[in-house]
Amino acid sequence: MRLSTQSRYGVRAVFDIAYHGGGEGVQIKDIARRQEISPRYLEQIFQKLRDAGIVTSKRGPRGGYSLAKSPEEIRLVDIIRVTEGGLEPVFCVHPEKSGKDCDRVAKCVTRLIWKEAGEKLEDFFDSVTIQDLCEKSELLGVQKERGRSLMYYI
Amino acid sequence: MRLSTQSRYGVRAVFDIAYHGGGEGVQIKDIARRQEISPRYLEQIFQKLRDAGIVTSKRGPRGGYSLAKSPEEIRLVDIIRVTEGGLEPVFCVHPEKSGKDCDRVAKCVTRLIWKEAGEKLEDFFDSVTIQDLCEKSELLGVQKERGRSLMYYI
DNA sequence: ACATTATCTACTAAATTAGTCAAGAAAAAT
DNA sequence: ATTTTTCTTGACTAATTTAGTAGATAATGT
Repeated sequence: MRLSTQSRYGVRAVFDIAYHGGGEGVQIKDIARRQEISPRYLEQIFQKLRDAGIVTSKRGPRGGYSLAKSPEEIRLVDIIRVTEGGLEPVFCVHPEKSGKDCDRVAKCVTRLIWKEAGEKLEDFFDSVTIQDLCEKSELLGVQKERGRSLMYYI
Repeated sequence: MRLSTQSRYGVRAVFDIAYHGGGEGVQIKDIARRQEISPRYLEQIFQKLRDAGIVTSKRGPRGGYSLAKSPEEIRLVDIIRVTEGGLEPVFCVHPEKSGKDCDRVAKCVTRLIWKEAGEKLEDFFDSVTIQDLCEKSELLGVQKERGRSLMYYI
């Protein structure tokens, strides 16, 4: 029962923008450096986040990614649903979505259990926002690194 | 975030013994037939279940597997912990267990979230027993197939 | 003795995951 | 206009994990 790196990286990346960005666009290379994630790999993840309307992008010099909504409005479930492709622990929970369905459904007593488990998880990830992470991070004393790229122009 | 087949099969196998066994030992081939699982693969899973003290085994003719405890005492979490090797969604949640630890721990705000998620899941699977599955199955009208192998001796 | 059933160890094929690479297109700065 | 920066797209690959097979062995009941 483990979470893919895309989900873990995705959450951290969105958090990073919220925490270090200060409203400005944040570049992949900076997120990659701070979060210690391969920039090439992050690109792929941001593609999904962008398509899902979680972040917006801007090209060119001083471009980068920004949050499409405020940190209080972004819930972990939104991110994970995209990067993980759903939270249900077994495909048979939603046969209509996965395409294939199991012919044991009628007599399958475990299917409902898996479904419920997925919902518990979903509820939990729905209860946590990016803002919550930012607050926790401040409590941890993680320093904000705002406007780093501006330094060069002073 | 998906459950391995070992966990799904494991739960169904233990349930099968409880539901169709009626106290008697149940053989892998019968479980495999009823649950539509490869018997060879089931062997491996039963190895783990046996080592964990969830089932007991008996070799030779009329041998098979039996529950080590009553169905009310076997919780899904017991089975899944064994077949899945823990319920935490990321290795870094328990660095002491997985061996490797992450050097970002001090400033990692997501780690605690993953930990909590794993606990939610654990709590849920702790609240469901094999007995619960048996009751659900009766409600579904699944026929019990007790003492099938005895038929040949009548 | 013999058939039956679990036990143990090793092996393998397929799928998934995690990540790399290269070429291109848009936008801003100069 | 040109250059630079940065995102965009799609293909590719290596490593790992998963799911399953296979063969030989040990115990047990008849």
